[in-house]
Amino acid sequence: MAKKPKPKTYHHGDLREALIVAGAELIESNGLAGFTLRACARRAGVSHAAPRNHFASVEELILVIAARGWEEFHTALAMAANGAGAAPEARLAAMGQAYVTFALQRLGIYSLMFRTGDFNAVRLASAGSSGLAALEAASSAGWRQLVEAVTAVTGPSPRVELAALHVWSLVHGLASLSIDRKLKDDGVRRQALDASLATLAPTIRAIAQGVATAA
Amino acid sequence: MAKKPKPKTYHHGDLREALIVAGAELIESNGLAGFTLRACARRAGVSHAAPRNHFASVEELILVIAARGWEEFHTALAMAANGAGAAPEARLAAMGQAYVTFALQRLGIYSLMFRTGDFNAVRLASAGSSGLAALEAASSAGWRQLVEAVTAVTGPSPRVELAALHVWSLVHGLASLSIDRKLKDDGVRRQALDASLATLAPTIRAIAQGVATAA
DNA sequence: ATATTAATTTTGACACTGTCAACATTTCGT
DNA sequence: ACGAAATGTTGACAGTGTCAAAATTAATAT
Repeated sequence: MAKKPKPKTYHHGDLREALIVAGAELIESNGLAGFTLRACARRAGVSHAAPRNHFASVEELILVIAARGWEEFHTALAMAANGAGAAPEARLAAMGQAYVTFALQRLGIYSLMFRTGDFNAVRLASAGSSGLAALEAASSAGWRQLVEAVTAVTGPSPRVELAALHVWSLVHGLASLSIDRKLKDDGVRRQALDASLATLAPTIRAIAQGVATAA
Repeated sequence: MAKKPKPKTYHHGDLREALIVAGAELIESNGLAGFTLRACARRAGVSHAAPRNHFASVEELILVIAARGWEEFHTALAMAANGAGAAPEARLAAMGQAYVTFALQRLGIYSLMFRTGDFNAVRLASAGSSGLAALEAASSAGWRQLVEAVTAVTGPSPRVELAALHVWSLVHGLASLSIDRKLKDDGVRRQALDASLATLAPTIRAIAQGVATAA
């Protein structure tokens, strides 16, 4: 009577995974405000203190969910790049589009991925947790992915990370402004993203070469 | 024995203002995680249900604090621009620097200013509130300020708002990444900001003119 | 000046949260 | 088969936002 194809031979079932899924669903449908440890337990059909055997605190669970989000994010960007052919500039632009698309479609999890610092609503006092390390690893994979795509455009340079940060700031800023309702108009957002991405290649080349673009 | 120069002839004192100040201080010192309606009441030396007479809910109080943050932000940017002389490009760059500086120095309030959407940790279910309108007004003043500064660089154009969005995305993205610990190194952040701001003028002119910069 | 009304604050309660200790149950190793 | 380890439940605690009722103070009207 194994419930799932992956019965980890546990007590009642694979509760750890169920809690992660339940938490992700809660965040997806109601945002971080709708996320609650007890709600996760309820959704998994288990008592309110059961999660404690799998996660030392609610923050640990949140960190795991955020790490999962980073993995999905990573593959979404990779797929977009691969679907854009071989031209480095086209690949980078496609990643930029996919970036904002993911952020807006997966509002809750995207926000979570970036709001795990200790100055956020979710306090991560237990900084030495293993979940935090996993999150760092997952997000740094995304960073390497971006640096690689930028390098393909600019060519190798010791300043390529500055160029990558430029790109990341741009798309993350636009996505954040959209999510936080400072930029409400979808059409404007699309135009702004297209315009910014169109100017991207020369700009990051200039940054990588350490000189400002001539007017 | 009037406590303050502005005794609004209330029951015990000017509690509304005291709550706003207390809340801002709490956020400043401990972040959003340290903010609590009851903690505000304690800090103001009043019982836990007293705030209810001045704010319909905790969200209303948060909205007012966020609006105050926007006002401070607005003046900080204006001061930076005025201190940078008359050259439009220098003024815009100074605003960009001041932007990130404010965000990092006033972590809690800056985060709050951008995390008032309904998909955030602070749920604003009562969307029709007057506090929300005040917040929108305060933040839109900042937006007009930015559009003005960008227009001074690009000249008038129907696409100037796209250029302004580019600038906003850039600095907001960099600030957000720093706050959320995705960008930890101060030196790198400074370099990245300088590099991005150095390339800004030609880029926004290109956006305003509707053509990509030639490589 | 006094009585009436309105504004403000307190008290106590409710449901909810995360966390913990004690207990109960199931699974696993030997 | 049996003891030990893992897992789940129950009940409690302090904390939160919100509300209703009572208490206190300020403003107003007469």
